[in-house]
Amino acid sequence: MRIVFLGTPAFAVASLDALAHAGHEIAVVVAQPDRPAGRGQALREPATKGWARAKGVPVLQPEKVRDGTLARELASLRPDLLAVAAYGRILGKDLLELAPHGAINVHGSLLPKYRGAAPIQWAIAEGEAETGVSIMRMDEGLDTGDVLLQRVLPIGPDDTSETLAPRLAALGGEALVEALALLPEGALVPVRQDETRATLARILAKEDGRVDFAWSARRIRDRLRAFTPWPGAMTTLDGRTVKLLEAVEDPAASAPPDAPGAAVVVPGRGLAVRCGDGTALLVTRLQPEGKPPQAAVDFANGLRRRNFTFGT
RNA sequence: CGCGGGGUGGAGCAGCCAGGUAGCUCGUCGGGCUCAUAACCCGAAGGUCGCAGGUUCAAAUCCUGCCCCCGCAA
Repeated sequence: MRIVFLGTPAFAVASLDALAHAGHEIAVVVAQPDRPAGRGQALREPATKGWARAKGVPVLQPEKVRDGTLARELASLRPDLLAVAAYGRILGKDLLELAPHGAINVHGSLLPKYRGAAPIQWAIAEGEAETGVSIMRMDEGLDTGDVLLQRVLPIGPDDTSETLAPRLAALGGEALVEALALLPEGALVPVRQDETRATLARILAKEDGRVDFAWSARRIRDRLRAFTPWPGAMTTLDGRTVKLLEAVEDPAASAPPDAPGAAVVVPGRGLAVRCGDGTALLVTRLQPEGKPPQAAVDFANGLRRRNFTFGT
C-alpha cells in the first residue's frame, strides 16, 4: 500500500522499518518539529526523521496539524492509508478521513488499558506482569478507536522502559504489518473498547521521578524500572539530588526501622533504605548530582558516615 | 556564548577559601585469627593531584588558557 506515516520517536521507527520491509511504499514521514534539547540546547531531530533521511523519504514537520494545511498536503499524495505510531498529536477528522483505508494506529498497550502518551512506562509502574500492543482504527478521541488486533508481551521482573520499549516497538511493527495484510480482505473485526476498563497513561513529568519512601519498596522499584531512563527515580541527600539507578527489594529488611528514607550501608552490597509497610529497598547503583553513575557501595565509601536519611 | 557541579594511587571522597607535612572509606597483594565469612587484626604495594603556562623561596592549594565527565533546563 501507499502509506503516509506519522510518528516521532524511536518506538515509531520500528513500525516504519517493518512497513518498508513488508514492501509498503512510504510516501512521506510526518514527525514533530526539531526541538532544542541536551546540554547547550542544540536542535534534536526526531528518530523517524533520521530514518527518513537515510532512506530518502520526504519529511514533514508541521507546527500545526489542525489548520487544514497538513491535510491538504497529504491528500495530494493520494495515500491508501495513514499509519500512526507515537506521533504525539490528536488528529482531526480531515486527516482521519483523508485516505480510503483511514488511519491505523500502533499503540504500546493492551487497550483499553493505558491510553495516552506513556503506556509502556505506566504498565511497568503499575507492576503489570504483561502488556502488549494494539492496532486500532483511529477516531477523534485519545486512543479510543476500535481495536483490530492485539499482541501480548510479558514484562520481565527486571525490565525497564529502556529494555521493554524496543521489544514492544518491534512487536508493534509486526502487528501493524499483519493488520495491513488482513485489512483489505476484511478479515479484521473491529472491537469496541470497553470504557469501564479504560485507564489513562498520562504523559510523564519530571516530578513523577521523585521517590516517596513512604511507598512500599515494591512500588518504588516498579516506578524506578518504569521511569528508566526518564525521568528516573530521584531523591535528595543534604539538599543535593541523587538518582537511584538500580535497586532490589531487600528481603533482609536490614534498613533502620526509624523514618522512611533512613538508610544504612550494607558492606559489599549497597544501601538499605527504609520504605513503607515495613519494607526495605537495597539500592545498588545510583548517581549523585554532577557525578557519573556509580555503585551505591562506592558512593557510601565517599560519605563519611555509615547511616543517613534520604529525602533530606 | 542557557544555569550549575566536578576531574586527587584501581573505586568513591576530604584537603583548596586563610600556599610549605598525600588524608578517609573501600579494593588489591602478603600474613594472622576463625568451623566459617562480604566479619576482625597486622603489614605492603600503588599517586606526573586532568593538560599547559604564570606568580612564589615553595603550588593539589593563587592567576590565565585549554581538554574531559556530569546534574539542571529543553
